[in-house]
Formats: sequence, structure tokens, C-alpha cells
Amino acid sequence: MSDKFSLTEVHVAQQPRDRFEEYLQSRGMRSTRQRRLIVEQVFRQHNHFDAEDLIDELTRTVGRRQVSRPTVYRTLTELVEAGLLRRLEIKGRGVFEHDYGYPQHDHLHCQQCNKLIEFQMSELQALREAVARENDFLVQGHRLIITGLCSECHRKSRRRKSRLDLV
Amino acid sequence: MSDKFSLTEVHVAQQPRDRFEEYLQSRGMRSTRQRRLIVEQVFRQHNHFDAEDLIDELTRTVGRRQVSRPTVYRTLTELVEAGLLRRLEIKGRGVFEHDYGYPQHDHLHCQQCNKLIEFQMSELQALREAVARENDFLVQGHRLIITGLCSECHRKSRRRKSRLDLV
DNA sequence: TTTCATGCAAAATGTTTGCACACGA
DNA sequence: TCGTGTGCAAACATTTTGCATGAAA
Repeated sequence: MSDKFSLTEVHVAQQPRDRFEEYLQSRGMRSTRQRRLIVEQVFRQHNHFDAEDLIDELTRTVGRRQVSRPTVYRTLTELVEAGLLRRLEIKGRGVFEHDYGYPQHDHLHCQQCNKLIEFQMSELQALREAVARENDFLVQGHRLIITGLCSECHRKSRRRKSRLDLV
Repeated sequence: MSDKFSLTEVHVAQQPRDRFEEYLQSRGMRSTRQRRLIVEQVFRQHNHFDAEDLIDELTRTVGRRQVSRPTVYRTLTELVEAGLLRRLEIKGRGVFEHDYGYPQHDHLHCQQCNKLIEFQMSELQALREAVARENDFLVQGHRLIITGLCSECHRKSRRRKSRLDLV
């Protein structure tokens, strides 16, 4: 498979932890145990997660009730503000992904298994600009989600369908 | 201004009302006063609305408590199912627009005044297919929202900014 | 020792559901 | 009549908030 649409990790000067510390300092905010635990957990691996996932992970790794639900929500908001995370909206719920150190990309969303697949489509930038110009619109960003079935799910459903066809 | 990205109403054989009646019949569902009131109100004008807007409009036009909140939600779901409406997700809330009789399009969303501007970008179809092929993904649809500031809001904020610059 | 952050409980938001009654076919 | 639709109230899921306490700087 060609990697025309694949993602490469970008080299960044600072670790997310450091960048967050810097952000906190610059705003006169404090480096607390909870905030450090959350950043640590969030950047442990590169995947998509929601508030609930993170709370579960924190519960499992550092023990029950180490970080409260409101603090998780509050800190996620800060991490987005700091440019470390990006927030998407999937089926009405907030879903987060790494932003800092990762190139701009969009998503394929499997309606069946809920998987998110990242892809890059540089042509979108030009189209975005063209539409913006037409409408005298100042672009800040965009969200593109292509919905459908991922390869596994659409293979599965074809199999299921064939079976039913025999009845 | 060119209308390269503008929308034209498509000629449709049936009125939305009729189409909904047909849909109901085909499913053994009933044509009730509430459902008729909702379809009537929804297709009164072509604009974006949420459940709350619709409830307000119904209250104003046919009097208080003519259609209950649950029935509005239930009927909106049916209208989407029937292919008459399309549901988008803006800031975590459901927003609806006419689907039947309108061409496929995407949206510019003004972060300031919340306005939704429709546009067409036929090139997206090809890009969508290319990405899908790369990932062995079966496309069912997509949602593209370009966010930023509409012409009025961005003019306004520039003016506000200049004023501050004088201080 | 002064703020700022946290945890708790409760509220807010937007939407859905169980159930008894109403009503369309 | 029969079974579907409705309204009500309550449940729901997710996220946010007020406030007293706890902990960074």
C-alpha cells in the first residue's frame, strides 16, 4: 500500500510535558499532581480517546479516584487551549487526539466499529481557500469526517449478507 | 460575485408533505395531526434549525403545547430516516436542514454569530474516493465544516481591533 | 500565606424512554 | 376495534458549576 495519505510524526523541540509546563507558567497556573498525571497518561500512546476512556485509564494506572471527573474535563480543556490536543465531535461526544507534533489531518470514521482512521489530503487546503474567497470568509480551520465502513466491517457485513442470501 | 459555489433548488416530483405521507404509509405508520404540523412548519422556509427552534415556531404558529417535545424529537428522527431532512452536529447539538430537493453541499460555520453558509465543492467527491480507495473504506457520506468568521463578523472584529490599537 | 486547583454534589444541557391514555386506520 | 402515537414525567449521558477544602508557589 502506498503511503500517499499516511502520517509521519513530526520532530518537535519540546516534549508535551515540558510544553504544558511552559504553558501553565506563562498563564500563572500551577503544575499540580493531577495535571501531571493527566498529561503523562494522555501522551503515553498516540490514539483517540474520550473523557471516559481517560478516567478509566487513570483509574487503572494510578489507582481509583486519583483524579476526579471535573478535573479531567477541566484539564482536557486546558490541553486543547495549550495546543497539545485537538477535540473532535463524534456522535455528540468529545473525542481527543494529539495535536502537538502531529501534522494536520482528517478522519475516516467507521459507523460500525467506531474506529477513526487518519489521513492527509493536502488538496483540501486549496479548496478551502477557494470557497473562503468566494464567501469573503476568514478561515480558522475545518473538520472533515468521511463516514462509512472500514475494510474489516465492510468485509464482515458482506459475509453476513451472503449468508442471509442463502436462506 | 460568481455563483460557482452557490446552490440551486432542484426540481422534485413530489412535495415534501406528500413524500412523508408516502413514507409513513409504506411503513404502516400513521398520519397524525402532530406529524403534519411538524412537516408543514419544517418546510415553510429553507433554513437551518434545531429542535428548540422548531418547538418555538410551533408554539408561536399553532399555539402553546400543540406538539410535545418528545414528539418533535421523534418526528425529526423520522424525517431524517425518510430522507427529507439531514442532521448535522454543531457544537454538540443536532441541527437540521432540508435534504429532499436540495443538492449535496457542505457548510461554512461562523464561530462568532453561528451562521451556517452552504457551498458546493464538487471536487470533494474525487478526493473522497481517492482516500477511500487508499484505505479500502466503503464511503457512505462525509461531513465537512469549514470554521472561521463570516464577512460581517470578521469586518466587525477588525474594526474593534483597530479601535483598541489606538489606545 | 495567598491564590489557585480540586473534589464533591448538584445543576445544566440536549435528548430519550416507560407507560397510561388518545386516536387514526 | 386494534395497534400505533402521544404526552407526561422521569431517566439519561455528557459536561459544567458553586463552593468549601487542600495544596502550589
